[in-house]
Amino acid sequence: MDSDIYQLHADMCKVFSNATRLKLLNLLRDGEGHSVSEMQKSTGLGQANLSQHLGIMRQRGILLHERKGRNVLYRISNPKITDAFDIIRSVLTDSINARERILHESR
Amino acid sequence: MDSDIYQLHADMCKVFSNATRLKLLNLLRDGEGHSVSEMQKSTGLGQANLSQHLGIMRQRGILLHERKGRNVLYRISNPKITDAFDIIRSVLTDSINARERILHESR
DNA sequence: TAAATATATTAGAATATTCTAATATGATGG
DNA sequence: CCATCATATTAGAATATTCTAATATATTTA
Repeated sequence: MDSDIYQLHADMCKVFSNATRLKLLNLLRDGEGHSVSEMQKSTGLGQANLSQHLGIMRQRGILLHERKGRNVLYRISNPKITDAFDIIRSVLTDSINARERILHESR
Repeated sequence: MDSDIYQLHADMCKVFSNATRLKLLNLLRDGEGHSVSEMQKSTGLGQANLSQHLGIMRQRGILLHERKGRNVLYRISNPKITDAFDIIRSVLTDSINARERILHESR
């Protein structure tokens, strides 16, 4: 019943566990609305694939969308998402640096 | 060559995208070393399955391990991992609360 | 050194994810 | 109101993940 929170948490992390979606989040990190066609141009992704990734993030509540004329604009729903992105990225660079240090430790 | 930073980032998030691993991280969040058998008792996981999950997190540099007598102790490698855990959890509660608010907004 | 204990590895079936191609829906300008 | 542009959905093959059962390895105690 209540242990489901871990499954929800895992489901949210699943959204972040794909390189294409992370690139999209990075594109959207300014918090502004960006149209699908704009993102298609700047990423070079196939139209269907892009739309699927956006749909996944929308379903999970990571992105909000709003129709504006003939376009649909997407934006990040909560700035904490960008915070999480940055912390995980910094864990990654920490661990890359630690590995570097160990490699060069053969003095 | 330089394996895309976004792919590495995604691979790290993949570790967090499983409810069992998140429960284990929560167990380990005190930063202390915990033995496999202790975790097995407190989680009720099968031995092989637990060992596999620990192995995945160790390989990705999320956990460190150290043999201590007949046991192997695991601990979280970087406190930022716990920070990321907490931020994502709080995005989740934000979004649950937002949903609640919308449901009760029928005035 | 043999037996017991603690942890790791392997194999494989069940399930889930990702991408592409084809098609559908929905809005707008002419 | 129809032709076009923007986005969404579907189907399905290729690939990846997860769990269980069986087995292997490593450490300690008797």
